[in-house]
Amino acid sequence: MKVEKISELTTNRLSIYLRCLNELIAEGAKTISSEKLAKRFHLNSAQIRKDLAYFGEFGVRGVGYYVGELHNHLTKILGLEKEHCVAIIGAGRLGTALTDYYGFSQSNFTVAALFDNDEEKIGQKVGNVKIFDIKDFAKVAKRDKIDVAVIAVPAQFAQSVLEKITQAGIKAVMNFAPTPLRVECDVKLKTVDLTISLESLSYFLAHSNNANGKNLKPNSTERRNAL
Amino acid sequence: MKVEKISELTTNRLSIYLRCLNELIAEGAKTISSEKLAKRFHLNSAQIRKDLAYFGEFGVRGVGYYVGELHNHLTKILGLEKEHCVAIIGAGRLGTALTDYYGFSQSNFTVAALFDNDEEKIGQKVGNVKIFDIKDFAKVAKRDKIDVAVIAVPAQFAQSVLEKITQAGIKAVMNFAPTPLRVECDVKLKTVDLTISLESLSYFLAHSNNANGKNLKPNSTERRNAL
DNA sequence: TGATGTGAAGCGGTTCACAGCC
DNA sequence: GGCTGTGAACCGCTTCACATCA
Repeated sequence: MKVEKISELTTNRLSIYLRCLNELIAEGAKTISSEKLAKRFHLNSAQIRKDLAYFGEFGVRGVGYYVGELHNHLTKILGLEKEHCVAIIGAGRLGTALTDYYGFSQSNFTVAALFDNDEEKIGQKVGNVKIFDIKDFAKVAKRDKIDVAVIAVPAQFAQSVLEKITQAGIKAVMNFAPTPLRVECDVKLKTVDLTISLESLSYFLAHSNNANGKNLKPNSTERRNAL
Repeated sequence: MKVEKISELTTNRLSIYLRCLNELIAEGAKTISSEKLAKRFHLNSAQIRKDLAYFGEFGVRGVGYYVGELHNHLTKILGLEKEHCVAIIGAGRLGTALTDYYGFSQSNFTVAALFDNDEEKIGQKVGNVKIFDIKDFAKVAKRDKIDVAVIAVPAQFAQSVLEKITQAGIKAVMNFAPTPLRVECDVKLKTVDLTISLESLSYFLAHSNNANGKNLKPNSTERRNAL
């Protein structure tokens, strides 16, 4: 086990490995080799071993990895053993859709509060989740122990919302506004930019007509995107 | 101008440049140098020049790039000058939220149809967009000239939905189900995996406690994520 | 002079291949 | 024998630095 900087590409793959293990556990598998794991889920065995080796020697030579044990390790490494409390800013279509997104609860995230600046919405509820005035963000965030914020407001408001969030001491933010945001470097910002993804599809469509059927091996970045 | 394979990282940045140009146009700027563009939007000037040079010699030495002209070039390159018709499969919270996502229309995408397998929903409308039976996908897709599909169904149905989509001849698919999908290589699949993004935030939170304030230069992958 | 376009260097991540251990 | 953990080779993307041209 090394104490080097772990690439985000590695941690992203840990999430994927965790999913694979869930499937294997459901089937009752006890051990799995990196080779078998790779074959089955279309991954690379050397990469699996290398990714895991950053965090410890979880495998047993000649045997492979113990499925349940490895699952526990990954859960721990990803910090998924303790609950995270999420605030969603923007109670529009997207914000409310995210509020009962199943994936949150699956990863031990709980949506604790919604925020908006629209008088009409404030005080309403989406499922069990109340909509608060964005002005009260810091107060509510502290009270409800929010540690993750999701920005689901129009692009032009995103930067100021982000500043409010960071001033309240939140260190992890997911942004859905299609605009680049600036943060201090002790805050983790993940931007999910649907516009870029869409335009990437558009580019593909505009340039694939000529390449009829003929196709190349996807490069590593493309594999990353396809997951 | 070269005829090599263009990396998706490059085309993603073209989307970003296009946004920057929109802002500059709104301000009435006529020309911009790669250096100024980079400074202002926190990009790298050499990279801008290299990205653009893949597609032509758009710049003028000693001057820079003509803003309006470059905007037109990028729009053309990204295939955004012609409308794309989108079908969204899954008329749940996410699917309906996406249906009137502003970003679609901004990039010249029009949501033409929703699909579901729930009898209750079929025949209903979300805004102007009708919900069809997924069984009729091929027929409706052909009639409405759908060229992009969005998968917004639970993970366990995603693969079979994808197959239905590709059998109907759709070549560009955006997937929101948190599961890796397999496609033939002439189909472009972009997966937006919120679970991975969330768990990446969780990892950061679990490992940042010790790194109090102390921080490192983000690497290129992280910059990519932050956009 | 000033800014582009581009070969070359640098850097990070992936894959190979094998020594080491069960 | 089988599989892990890992140094080394490889590959692709980014950044530098400068020849080139308006």
